Amino acid sequence: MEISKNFDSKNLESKWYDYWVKNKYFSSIPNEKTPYTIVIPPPNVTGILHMGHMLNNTIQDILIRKARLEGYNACWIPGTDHASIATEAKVVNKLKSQGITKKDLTRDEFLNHAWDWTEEHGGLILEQLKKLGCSCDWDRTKFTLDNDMSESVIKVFIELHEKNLIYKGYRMVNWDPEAKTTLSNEEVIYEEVNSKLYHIKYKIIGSEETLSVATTRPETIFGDTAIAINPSDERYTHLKGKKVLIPIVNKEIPVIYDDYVDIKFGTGCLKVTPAHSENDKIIGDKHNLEIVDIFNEDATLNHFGLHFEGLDRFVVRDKISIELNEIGALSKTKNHINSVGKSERTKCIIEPRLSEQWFLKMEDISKPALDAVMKDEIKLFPKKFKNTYRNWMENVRDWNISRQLWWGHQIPVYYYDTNKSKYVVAENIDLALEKAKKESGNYNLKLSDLSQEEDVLDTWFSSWIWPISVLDGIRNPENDEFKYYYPTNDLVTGPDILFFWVARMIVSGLEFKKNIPFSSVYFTGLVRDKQGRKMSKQLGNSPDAVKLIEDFGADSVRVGLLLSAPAGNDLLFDVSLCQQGKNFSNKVWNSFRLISSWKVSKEIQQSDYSKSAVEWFENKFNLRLLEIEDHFSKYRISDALMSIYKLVWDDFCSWYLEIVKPGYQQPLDFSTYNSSIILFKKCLTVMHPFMPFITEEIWSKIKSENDSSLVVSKWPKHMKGDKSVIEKFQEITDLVSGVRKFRKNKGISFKEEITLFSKVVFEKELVSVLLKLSNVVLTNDFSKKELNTTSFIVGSNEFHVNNKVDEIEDTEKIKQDLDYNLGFLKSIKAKLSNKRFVENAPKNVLENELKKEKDTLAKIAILKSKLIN
RNA sequence: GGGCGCUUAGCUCAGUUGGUUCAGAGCACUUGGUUUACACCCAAGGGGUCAGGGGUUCGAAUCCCUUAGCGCCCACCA
Repeated sequence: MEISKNFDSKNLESKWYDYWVKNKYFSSIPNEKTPYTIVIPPPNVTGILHMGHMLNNTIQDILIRKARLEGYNACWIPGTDHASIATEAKVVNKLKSQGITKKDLTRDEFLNHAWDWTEEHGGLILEQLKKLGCSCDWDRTKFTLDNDMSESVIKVFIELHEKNLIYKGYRMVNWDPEAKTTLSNEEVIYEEVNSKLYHIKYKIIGSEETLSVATTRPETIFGDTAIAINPSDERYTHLKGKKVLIPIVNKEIPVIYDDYVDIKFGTGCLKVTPAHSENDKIIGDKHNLEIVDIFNEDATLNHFGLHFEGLDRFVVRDKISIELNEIGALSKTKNHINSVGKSERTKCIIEPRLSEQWFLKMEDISKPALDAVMKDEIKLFPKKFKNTYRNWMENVRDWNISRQLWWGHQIPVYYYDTNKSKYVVAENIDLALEKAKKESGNYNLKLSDLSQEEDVLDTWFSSWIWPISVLDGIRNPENDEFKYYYPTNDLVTGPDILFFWVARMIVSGLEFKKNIPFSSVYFTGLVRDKQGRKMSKQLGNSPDAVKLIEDFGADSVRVGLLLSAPAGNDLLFDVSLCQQGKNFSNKVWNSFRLISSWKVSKEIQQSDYSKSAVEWFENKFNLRLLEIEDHFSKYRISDALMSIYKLVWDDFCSWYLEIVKPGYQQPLDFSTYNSSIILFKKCLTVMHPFMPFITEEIWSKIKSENDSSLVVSKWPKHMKGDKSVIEKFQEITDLVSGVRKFRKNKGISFKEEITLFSKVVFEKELVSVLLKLSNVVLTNDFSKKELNTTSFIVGSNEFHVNNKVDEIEDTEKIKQDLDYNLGFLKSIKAKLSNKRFVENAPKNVLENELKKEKDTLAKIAILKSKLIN
């Protein structure tokens, strides 16, 4: 058969993918087999594939494909996330470019735009995952805003509300003035920045004295409602009961005393602005201070800002420092480094702001989730994340679940009075009306009297029930699918969303289903560039994922990524990794070409050396298989790949095929051919999870009639692994390498025929085949040497070679070697004569020392005899 | 400030209860090779005081203490 010189990834990958889907190999329905389930961490619906996705989804695909081969009912449930803030920001931007602002639209109009955008750009990422080879059950694709998914979210909200776990609170939250919404603590990134510390003078009422306060935020003086001083600060004890005047504002505020104030910082005086700082709020509450909110929702100043009204906070900061200086209220400014919180999404500096939000009480419901991980009911890989998890869960804070956005699940709270103080929680407005009538006793209430809460739920409030809701376990707990697939098996995700998502899924699983959502979590590292920098658009250091697949082929990219991706460790990605993957694919392809080129004859007897090679490889394969499975059981996916890489490249290609391959245009005996195909197929099977396309292509060409597609084939069974076979073969490969080394050192060309003399017995044929030797002679005595022999040592054995090269023995080198071995012997003898060593060391260690002693003695004897000659 | 982790070859990393396998792998590098599957290849080779110092032990990359450097998470700085 005619085989192309290279694997044509462009055409064959799509061909096989279509074939797999058409035959429903990725589909799963409950059956008598054991399920193995993965839910995808849903990517943003309008996102595009990046390196992180590639790594993450390749790992999931490897796990699911392996499980499928192992005979599990493998089910990988895909889907996308509505990503409320990210998507809404994109839609707002798009509208802006069309000259439309969100304010001009009604909620419904805006949502129509958002849905249009989602339909236009959504789902692309799933198509890209197919290019990567991901074997998801696409019929199960879910979107977090699908009707059924939304209903589950609402149901969960209602349930939690009924359990009194949800409350509305007036709290300090992280406010994103650009997106005009709250952010959770996790969505705020702190950065060190250079700023200034302004020393502002406040006049003390009834005194000529002033009091100086250090602040980084002079624009917030409009919101000051007190000056706080540490009670033990002797500099200021005389100010007790005094009031001070805020410059510009000319408002009197009291001097108060509180331990919170750090005597050493700045002047020891703290301006208290309860509306705009969490700690100030705490102080304010303690001292019953007034709260003055000076900002609009876009962080411009409101009417409290007087003549600065309508200006942005940072503009005001500059202007007010000038004005303070002009009126003599600014005593000095100092450079100062502090950390500023920025919105993860909009990069806008967040503003602590008091506002009314919905919260979920976390403390009680988190406890079982903490236990589940601490008791290893859920295992985290790598396990260092267990500590991080515990640390967070033990100090868990209430979860702010409301967002001032439109794109998302609108909170199912319905107010039935005009000032929105009375409300009911219900699945829909009709049920809400019923409830409201009952609760209020007012049976004249109409639908138009009800108004739904404007806010939507945090995106994570839908994804925290993802493993349950994709199986419809919230709406329909008794459904067969849920009962069969839940709990799922492995979750593969990044450590950056350990708290956002992973922890909360564990909480929800245990809270709503009294059962863990998954049994293991594998954390991938971040994909960074070669210099260790994060991949980002600004740096332009992120390769185009889809283009990589086009250039190298999906198999090669998958292998490239996995070659260097230990769990939890960041992956320093370089395109050369894909090249390495491609080299490996090429190697595999060529081994296929070689085997395909063989002519088979039933007339020929199988040679002994072929028999030996088959026997050796069977045993070697079994050892490798154990190694591979051990790596998998510990989620060391890259190590598993490396074992496969060595199995195929070193064991199969470099040794096995080199031995059994027939001479040019010579036929091969049927038995060896048959074994080779069987062994190659086993290799293809273990390679398949990593390289699905090329293995399926080759498989299809060499499989027998009753073999299925490789995707749904069988993972190899364990054979008996005989270590002595491996060891015997090892001696031969050592000898072969030794002779090659000798040849190279002596400059004996590879083509030149040589004869090998040996005292030890070995498989002459096997060695001859590998070394292309003309003759191997066993002899007991090297002393009656043939003409022109040269000697060399492998391990502790001496060999001679008959050839036409003059022997120039390097006596100096032999002496050095001898010295080394004598020293080595001395150290072994010292160990063995040490009573405490002999008494304490385990038997195997002792035996090994004795063996080392024996081998070293033998080697010394050879070296000595060489010196004499 | 609180918690956690890391430092082993030029690079990326293995190294499980201290003792066969303990100083390893892949890549990179050097040298030789157009050997009829593959130069995307074959063969051979050179690289390391296991971050520094101290200790425990018959024996330490591994356990303990300490110093230095790096990183992550949480809290937070007027």
